[in-house]
Amino acid sequence: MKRPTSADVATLAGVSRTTVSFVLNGREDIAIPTVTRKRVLDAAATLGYTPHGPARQLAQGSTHRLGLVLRQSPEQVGGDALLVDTLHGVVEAARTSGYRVLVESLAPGVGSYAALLKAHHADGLIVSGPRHDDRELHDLVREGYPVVLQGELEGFAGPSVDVDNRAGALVAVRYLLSLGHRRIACITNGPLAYTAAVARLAGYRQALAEVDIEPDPDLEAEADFDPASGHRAILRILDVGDEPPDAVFVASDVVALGVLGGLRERGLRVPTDVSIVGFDDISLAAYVDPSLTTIRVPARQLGLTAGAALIERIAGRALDLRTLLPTELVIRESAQPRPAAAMKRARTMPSTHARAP
Amino acid sequence: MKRPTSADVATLAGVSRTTVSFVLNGREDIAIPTVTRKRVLDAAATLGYTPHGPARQLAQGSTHRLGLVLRQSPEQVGGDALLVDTLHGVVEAARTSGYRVLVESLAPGVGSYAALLKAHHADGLIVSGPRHDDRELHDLVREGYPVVLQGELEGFAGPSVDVDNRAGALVAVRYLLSLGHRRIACITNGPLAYTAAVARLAGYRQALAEVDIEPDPDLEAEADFDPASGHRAILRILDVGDEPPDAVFVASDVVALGVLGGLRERGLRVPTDVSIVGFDDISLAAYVDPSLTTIRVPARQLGLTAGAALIERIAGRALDLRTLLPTELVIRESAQPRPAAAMKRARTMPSTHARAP
DNA sequence: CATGGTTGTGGAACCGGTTCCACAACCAGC
DNA sequence: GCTGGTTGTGGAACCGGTTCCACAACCATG
Repeated sequence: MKRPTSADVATLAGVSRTTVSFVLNGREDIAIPTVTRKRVLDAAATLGYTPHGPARQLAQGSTHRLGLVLRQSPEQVGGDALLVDTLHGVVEAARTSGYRVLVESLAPGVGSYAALLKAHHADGLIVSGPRHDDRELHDLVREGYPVVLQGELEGFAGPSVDVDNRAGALVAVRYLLSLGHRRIACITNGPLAYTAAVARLAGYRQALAEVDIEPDPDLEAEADFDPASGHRAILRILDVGDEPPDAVFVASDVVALGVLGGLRERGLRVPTDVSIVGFDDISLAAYVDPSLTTIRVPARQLGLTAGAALIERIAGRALDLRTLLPTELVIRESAQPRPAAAMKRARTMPSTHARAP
Repeated sequence: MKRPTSADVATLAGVSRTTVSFVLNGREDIAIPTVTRKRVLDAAATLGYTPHGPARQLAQGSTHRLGLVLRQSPEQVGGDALLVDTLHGVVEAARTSGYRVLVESLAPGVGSYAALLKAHHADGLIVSGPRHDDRELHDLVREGYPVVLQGELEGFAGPSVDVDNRAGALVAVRYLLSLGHRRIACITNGPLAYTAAVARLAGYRQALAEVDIEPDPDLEAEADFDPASGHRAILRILDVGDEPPDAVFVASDVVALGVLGGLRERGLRVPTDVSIVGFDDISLAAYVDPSLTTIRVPARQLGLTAGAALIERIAGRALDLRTLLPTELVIRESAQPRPAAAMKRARTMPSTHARAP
């Protein structure tokens, strides 16, 4: 038994394919008497008819598909605990508008995704996490294809959706300052080739500038998305200075776990000796010891927003070029007020470990 | 300027569309002189021609697309740190065979994915993480659609790919036994409606049975994928018995973090007082304190295997019905030999925190 | 009762590929 | 020089939808 086609439905209902098409697409602009409509719907139901996707896409010239291009490097992606949430956001935004999502994952620099658009595999693209040297992206935008950037890129001329990394970092470091810390180190989430890393570092520096603290290069280090890199980074900072920092702003929770380990090895207690604020609020941040004070990134919302923005662009509507979603400071245990200097090295009672939900 | 079609290429090359099709598809079975072939290729390059996907799919009757259906509940998915790796594995397997991946995420019980196949949106489906009550799946298999199950399901008649959960749990608990532990508790990764949870619990019981230990219901508890549920589960176990267990096998690293927190609150040190073995080897397992001894799950490999299996099935080739990928015990700090009973409550020196890479 | 304006429907073209089949041109063999 | 078998190529049908446009049937109006 072959798949029924619209012709089969037409025959069974005693109408033409044209009418079948009108009825099944529920076209409001065309008057169809209720009885005809019912005949068609009944016939379709009887046959178990489902329209053939590619045929429809060919005829309409649109695929109702969003392409999601993951441009993070494999290591970055492995550690990116939020990617799943963002993906779900995109899928959900797509579904509510009758779209589906095609996922393409390409390490930076390798592979091309322009073909997705040119070959009509997708109507538009969300490009996630590119580095600043992504040519293809600019070309696509210039040619007028619907592309939404998830992340930030200098000189990118199309719409982009991202978390407000700079503001988040600003809030994080201001919080550390408000606790009385002054020697505050910064460990980035990744190499400065990534704009998010640059933005978070900028927020850190701005917060220091606000209280007239000169940035100290010895207190800044680059990590590379994983805990091991955070571990290396904090040891470098500890080895260079003769005194450890009061606090560390680590621009990624995952990296922060490595930092915690490094501090522990050196006998420095968190938060007693050193306070830490992370970034991302990964799901485990509340459950490590000490639980991480961090900046929450609305990952699912990011996907929803990017998906909705792309659908708008596909529909040809104008939209904000740059959307920055707000972050939120989540206060847990890893950052505490700076003890009086005399107290600093003294042993303190272990704090009770009340947990956030 | 419109998109060039195969007709444009044909005109420019001075041949017919038939020839263009033959050349561009590199058909070996048809003899085409080198000069003609070159003319066509040059023309295509000049015009920047890209075949129209939906048109080709319509003509060929196949989409060269794999559908990946994520059937985990949203909470489960958020905590599933391995899903990103699996997704990448699927995408990679697909790409190397000229396929693309369509992602559909549906909470269990809601939404239908049969339409993906019936409407020719994808040539086959990988269904990930369904519970045992998924009807649609059985229907699709019975109708002969190419479907590969990623996970396990009782009575499922099609091919499935999964990690050998039972064997992994067996190894984990045998390891705890080998360290001298006898009162070993088990906290599942999720509700027993999930087959993976059942299999891991079964492995635990089997290991105990091997050394003639009667399973104690008071030492078994169900968690629900997140650390909070692990926290609740361990407190329940501690509250019921008058003596804490020697060791806990926690069938999920994420849940294990909650368990660590719960033990800490009750003043029990890990691994000094209680040993723990987790499951999954999430990327952070090596970086928490204490670092987690756990069972590594080859997540990327899982995706690769499932993708390759589905492509085989689409090609109509027979394949193993049930593929179980091996796991691996990763020894870190959280499980240590059982101290002599007299020593058990004595204070011990903090161990140095050497880390796995 | 002719007229003009709806209203509902169908025929046929079209989207852009692939593929069946026919056929012309060429070659070797007798 | 005719036959028969390649070899290379093109015309046309086909995949399964959507949509333009024409038209018949019906209605109300003058």
